[in-house]
Amino acid sequence: MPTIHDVAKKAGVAPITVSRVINNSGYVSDKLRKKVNEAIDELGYVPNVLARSLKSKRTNTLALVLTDITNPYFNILARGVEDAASKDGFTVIICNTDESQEQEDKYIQLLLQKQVDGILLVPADVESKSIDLIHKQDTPVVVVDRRLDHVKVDTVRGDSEGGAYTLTEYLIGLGHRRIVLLSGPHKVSTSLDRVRGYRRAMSDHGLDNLVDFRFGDYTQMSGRAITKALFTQDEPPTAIFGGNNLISIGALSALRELKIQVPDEVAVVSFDDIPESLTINPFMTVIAQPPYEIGEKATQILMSRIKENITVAEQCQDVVYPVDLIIRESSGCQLSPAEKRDESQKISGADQAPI
Amino acid sequence: MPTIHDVAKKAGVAPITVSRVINNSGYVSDKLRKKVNEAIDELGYVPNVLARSLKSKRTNTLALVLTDITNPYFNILARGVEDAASKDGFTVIICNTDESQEQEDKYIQLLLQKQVDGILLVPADVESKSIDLIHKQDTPVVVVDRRLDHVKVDTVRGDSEGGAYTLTEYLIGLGHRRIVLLSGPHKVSTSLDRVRGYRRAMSDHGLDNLVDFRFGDYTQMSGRAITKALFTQDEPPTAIFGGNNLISIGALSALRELKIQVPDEVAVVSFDDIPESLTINPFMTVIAQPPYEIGEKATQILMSRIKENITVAEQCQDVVYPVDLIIRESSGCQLSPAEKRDESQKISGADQAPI
DNA sequence: CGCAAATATGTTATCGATACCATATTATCA
DNA sequence: TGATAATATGGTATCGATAACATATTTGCG
Repeated sequence: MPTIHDVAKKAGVAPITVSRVINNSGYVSDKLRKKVNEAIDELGYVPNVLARSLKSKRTNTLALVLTDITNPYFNILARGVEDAASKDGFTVIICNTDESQEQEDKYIQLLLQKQVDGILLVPADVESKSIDLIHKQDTPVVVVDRRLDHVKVDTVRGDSEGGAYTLTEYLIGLGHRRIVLLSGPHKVSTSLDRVRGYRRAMSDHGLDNLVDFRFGDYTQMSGRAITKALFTQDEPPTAIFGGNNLISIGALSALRELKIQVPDEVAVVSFDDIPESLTINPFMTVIAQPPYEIGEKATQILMSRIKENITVAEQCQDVVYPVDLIIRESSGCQLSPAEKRDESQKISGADQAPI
Repeated sequence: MPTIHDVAKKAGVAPITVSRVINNSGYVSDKLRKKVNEAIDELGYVPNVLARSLKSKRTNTLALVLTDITNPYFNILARGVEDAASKDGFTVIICNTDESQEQEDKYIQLLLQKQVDGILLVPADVESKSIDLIHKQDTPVVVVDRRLDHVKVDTVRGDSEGGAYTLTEYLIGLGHRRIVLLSGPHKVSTSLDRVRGYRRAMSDHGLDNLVDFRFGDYTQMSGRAITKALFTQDEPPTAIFGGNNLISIGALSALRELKIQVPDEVAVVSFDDIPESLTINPFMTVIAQPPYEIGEKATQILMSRIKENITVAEQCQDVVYPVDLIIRESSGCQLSPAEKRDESQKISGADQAPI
């Protein structure tokens, strides 16, 4: 592989002159510029950015550490990140942690060694401590999709609690009372926040005694397993609230196997939509977050931190994107409008702190 | 950010001694080793792999250049790559070209500058010339999922032609005659090979005059648009063959809108399955490729080329994975068994070269 | 015309880690 | 016991690109 010296020799100039031609910096006469460019073409010279980065202390590389790019939600988020990053000349390294704190730590370590300019982190745990490592290296970081407890850090996410509240209240409005939330992992902020929103909605409508949520994984298998278990018990729910898209898909496929009709026998609603490009029949009532925009925004914040050279921000932002309730068939229609009116009147004013 | 010199100073040793401790190379006494480790912990020292790579000429980084990671097929392929790579300590950079040759060239250029140890390429064009660039830099490369014309290069892919033949023949066997193939881009090998397989099957069954394929994109929008167009024409097909999963999803959603029953009014079959984790109701009859295994295998070949230091292989492999026909509801059942027997007898022996 | 500014090119040192060579000390065995 | 090997540590040069400084040459303008 030819280096800048080889080009320089071939063109009969000093290496720095080649550097000037490549970077369009300093002064180079047209005669030498031409010679150099010819040498570059002839040798097929490609500059070595390792050497360049070593000197400049900038790699123009960001890292996106997420749990599983196989999930369409993160997938689209990743596209948002990539598009925003490449617009500013940054490359993105994506790492999958599979919700493992250990994996997360390992990747963070590796990425810091690689001298990435900044890190976008979807933490596997609200108490994640890999942030400390990152801060110690003075590397800018933005937390994406989830919150962290006890840490000062820029964060971009969707409104999990609000969305869960809306969705739960919508079900209650339809007349449902036995509403079970199939939640994600108990150590993940989105899980916890969605439980919180759900509890608050139930509570606000006087349904404290019917609160029922099950922690699991953000996977189809988890939704499937819990749903099957639910329908072997005495009083199965009239509505299922899937904690994310994959859980809901699992729930639906379990119900299909059990030959339980949706929405006639059970209503199913979900946090997170499934992208249109993967859907034959948009069927589920969902709370839709904007993953592309979340990824994009987080990347923009990160890049501006990098430019301003701010590593541990004094004033950090917590950007919470509003979410949309999209009503489709899986939640059916109102069970009993009259009763609904009744109930909701009963509990107005109760706005107690949840969890 | 502390360097090896800072650690050395703090521990009262030479930098090289620190290097020996980090890499467990050479001789270091327990006393100094302990001192060095303490200094490392205290300073939160993280080695700079840029410097290391500059010296060693190895970055332990692979690049995966694909068209769109949003497609579940490539998504899973990418997981296969990542898992195989990280098992051997390699990191993966993923780049989306969106089927643009120009984007592809740009990324290849960038990746070579970054001194990646090897490249996995899903070329946007059978005539792709970015391979020349890669070869010029003596960087090992494996072509994934698709073929290249006129180039000596290791390739790992699914059997597009065979799969298309099987799927088409299956439809013919069910009694279908007006079978339309909604193909992908005309410059992509999988597209071309699937058309070839389809044509050969049609021809082998004496249906040359009914051959009908439409080039488009590997997207849901494309499948949707072409399907809508098809059903405004005089004699619509009795079967649709989607060139990939997204095209088929588009076709199905178009048919849904047109209120055309599948499989009662049209059969729909597809190349590429949709992963179970995203499917509520596995409905489509498909040719399933093993994307995870394809990604894994390609990565293993690439890594072995890197180890052997073989850049342009004299004897390159063309690994073609067999594909599976998975019969589900979307293709319906046989239209007319008797007639089918008749037809297939008629054309036996014809094995002419297609396209 | 003369001198400062602009243009043009090169030399040296540096980024951080490590290969290679040099040196010093301790262990081992004939 | 002396020589050789094994252990232990450090100095210097190097990977490839470039910033900072140095030095020519040309241009522009009073």
